[in-house]
Amino acid sequence: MGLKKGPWTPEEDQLLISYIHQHGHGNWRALPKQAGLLRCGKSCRLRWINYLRPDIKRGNFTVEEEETIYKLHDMLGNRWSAIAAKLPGRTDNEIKNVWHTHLKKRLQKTNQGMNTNTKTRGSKSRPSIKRSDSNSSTVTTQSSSVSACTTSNSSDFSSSILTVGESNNHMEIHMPIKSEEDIDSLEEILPEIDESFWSEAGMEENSPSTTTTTTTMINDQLPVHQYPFDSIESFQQDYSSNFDDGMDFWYDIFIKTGDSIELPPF
DNA sequence: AATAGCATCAACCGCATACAG
DNA sequence: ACTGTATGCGGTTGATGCTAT
Repeated sequence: MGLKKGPWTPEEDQLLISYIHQHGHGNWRALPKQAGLLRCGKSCRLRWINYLRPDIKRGNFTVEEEETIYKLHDMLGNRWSAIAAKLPGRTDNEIKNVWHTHLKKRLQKTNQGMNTNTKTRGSKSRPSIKRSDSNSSTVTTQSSSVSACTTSNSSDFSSSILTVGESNNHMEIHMPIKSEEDIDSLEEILPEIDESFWSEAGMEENSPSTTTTTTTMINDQLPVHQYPFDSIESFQQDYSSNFDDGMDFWYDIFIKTGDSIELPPF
């Protein structure tokens, strides 16, 4: 096609910058031709997003940024764009490179050290779900800091897919369950909880004095999960538009609590 | 000084998804 | 419902620089 590949020259950069400043980048495919560049639109887009954008932050990652990447990667896996969205000025490509060149290796070293010293953090346990009767199920955890659960048999949430509510400083999560298999998969969805769960990442100040996690199965249809969560209002404001995306939803819960979990989308 | 091996990072590639017609 | 196009994403590559020998 006669299109150029490989590293960009300063002249090409300048052409792209001045064109976008004048016309924006509505159509990447048409852009190179109009800007006088012998590049494909894809290449132009990548160059702009990863390098030429004015709000790009260059230079080494701070300790705080690296910590954020560790946490987010623990939760989200290799969803680089989702991680980048939480680090202003950083690109998915940059984060991906940093992960593979620095952070992953550092993490492996740390894990090796932990394996030889057993676990330094409190051991974690997934909550287990038990059916107590035909109309309700209860989630319990093995964590000493989490108390027993309650059950309830009434709700009018039967049509909701995913809703969030607030009750006595607890966050409620409602989602439908239709079968025994769903209960098994729910175990995978529920967070791992340990003693440090509610005290990390600046949650100390807001943590309630007693922690209770509750999952109630209503008419075998709809479990309601309750977690202590004091800032539910800001949570709702910030993320009400993302309720369709279960991963974002959970991610934001756990970034606030400082815990980590890998979850399938709802 | 030469060079082999490793590390880094910009850029590419293929696939998935969204959207318009 | 189907098809084509544009865009975004994550994995991979390759050029370059650095370090050890």
